[in-house]
Amino acid sequence: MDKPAIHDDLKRRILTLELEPGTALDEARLSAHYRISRTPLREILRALAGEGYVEIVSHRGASVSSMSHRVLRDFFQTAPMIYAAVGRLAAHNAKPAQLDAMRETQEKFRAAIDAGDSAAMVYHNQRFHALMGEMADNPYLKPSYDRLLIDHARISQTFYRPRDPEMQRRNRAALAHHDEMIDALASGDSERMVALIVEHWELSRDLLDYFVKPDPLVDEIQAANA
Amino acid sequence: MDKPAIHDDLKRRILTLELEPGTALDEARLSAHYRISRTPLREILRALAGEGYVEIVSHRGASVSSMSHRVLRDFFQTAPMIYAAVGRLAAHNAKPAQLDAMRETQEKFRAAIDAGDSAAMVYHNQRFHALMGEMADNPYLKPSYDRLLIDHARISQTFYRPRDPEMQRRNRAALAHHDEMIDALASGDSERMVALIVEHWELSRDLLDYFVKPDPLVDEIQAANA
DNA sequence: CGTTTCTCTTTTGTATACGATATGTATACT
DNA sequence: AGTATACATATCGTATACAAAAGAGAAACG
Repeated sequence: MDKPAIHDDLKRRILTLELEPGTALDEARLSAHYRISRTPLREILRALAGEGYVEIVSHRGASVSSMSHRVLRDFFQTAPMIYAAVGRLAAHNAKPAQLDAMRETQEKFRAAIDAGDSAAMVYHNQRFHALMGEMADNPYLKPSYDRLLIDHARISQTFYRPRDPEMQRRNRAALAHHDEMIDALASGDSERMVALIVEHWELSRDLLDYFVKPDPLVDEIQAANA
Repeated sequence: MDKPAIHDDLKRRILTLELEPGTALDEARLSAHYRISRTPLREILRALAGEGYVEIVSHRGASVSSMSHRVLRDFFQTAPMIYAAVGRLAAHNAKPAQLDAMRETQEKFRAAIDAGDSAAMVYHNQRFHALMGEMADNPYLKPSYDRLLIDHARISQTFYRPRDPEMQRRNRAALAHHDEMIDALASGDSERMVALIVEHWELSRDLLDYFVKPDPLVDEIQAANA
């Protein structure tokens, strides 16, 4: 396993919660596991810290970045705005090749929902939104957007209940939104794109109601982007 | 000079354009200069890459992150929105100690303008907005905001003309805006804060007109945040 | 019995040596 | 003369050894 592969593997393990938030990442143990020396492994951990996957404290090593209650609040405060901005730019800049990749991903997402495979659902949903970030192609939005995607994946899994019929209804709705988003992106309709994203986030509204104190800011931002 | 000091020194040299965009950063040369070995220096460069100060290409080393024409366009497209969102949150969350620090910085900024010291102006303006980012205290907005601040400093210096009376007028206006922002932050008036930031960015509008193709998106976002 | 301090162990941080890869240059060939 | 290829050199990447710091546990003290 080479360096980029190890980098990706750690990302995957963090996104899938195989490595839970807060988990200590011992350099010696990891370097032994991946059969490389500590030097390149440390550089991988530094890179992951820069991307927001892990947190490093001087002389106290790395750990998987945490997900406190505060994080959850900030997440729902920020995500709709950034996603809307990214969606707007993506509608302006989407290239045919990127749209094709997105359609492929969407089909895999659809298959995952049909099969009830929650791990695959999270993965392909993640990929769908990551592709949208690439379409937006804005180096200033990307770092925040990518960080939101990390916790998007982790939060989804945390609150996912496979048996709940309400959950399945929401998955279907998300799937339909994705289809419409592809249309909007293909036709360059940025206003429709923003509206769809706001609607998309309404799906998470009850999560927000459960876990986050009501905050007028969220309404303001969503209204502002509508 | 210890590791964090070297880290800060490199940031300073990049922000002040002492190290110009695109400059190659030779590991051996830098480690010799700072009297440390290549291992910790490489980790510093990796960290700087994560923060957006440098770009690293595999087997081709690190270089100061570039500032292409595209970057400039994206910058003016994105900055008003992110700054407004940060300002809004800062008005909600500003703590007295942070406001005190901001007032101190503002006085240094004022002194720099009075003295016509452009390096100090850029530095204290940078610090003012960095403090605003800390007030906002949102881990998802911070990475994008910090990247914007990097290029904010570099672009300011690139287009600064000390002799131009128009430039001096704009500095005075920026100073006045900062004063008003401190008021708005202290009283928790987030709407006024957003309005001030939009106004603040109008100052850069002629730069935008010179160097960036007109794009309705900017108006939309500014209107949306107003 | 609780607290403190010293020592030992574990883990992170740094230096140096070596190996791998990319680039520039010279030479041979078409 | 132009291009291609092989070699030389410089630079990046990795491994290992050692130093420094933090944490755990035992012993001494109040």
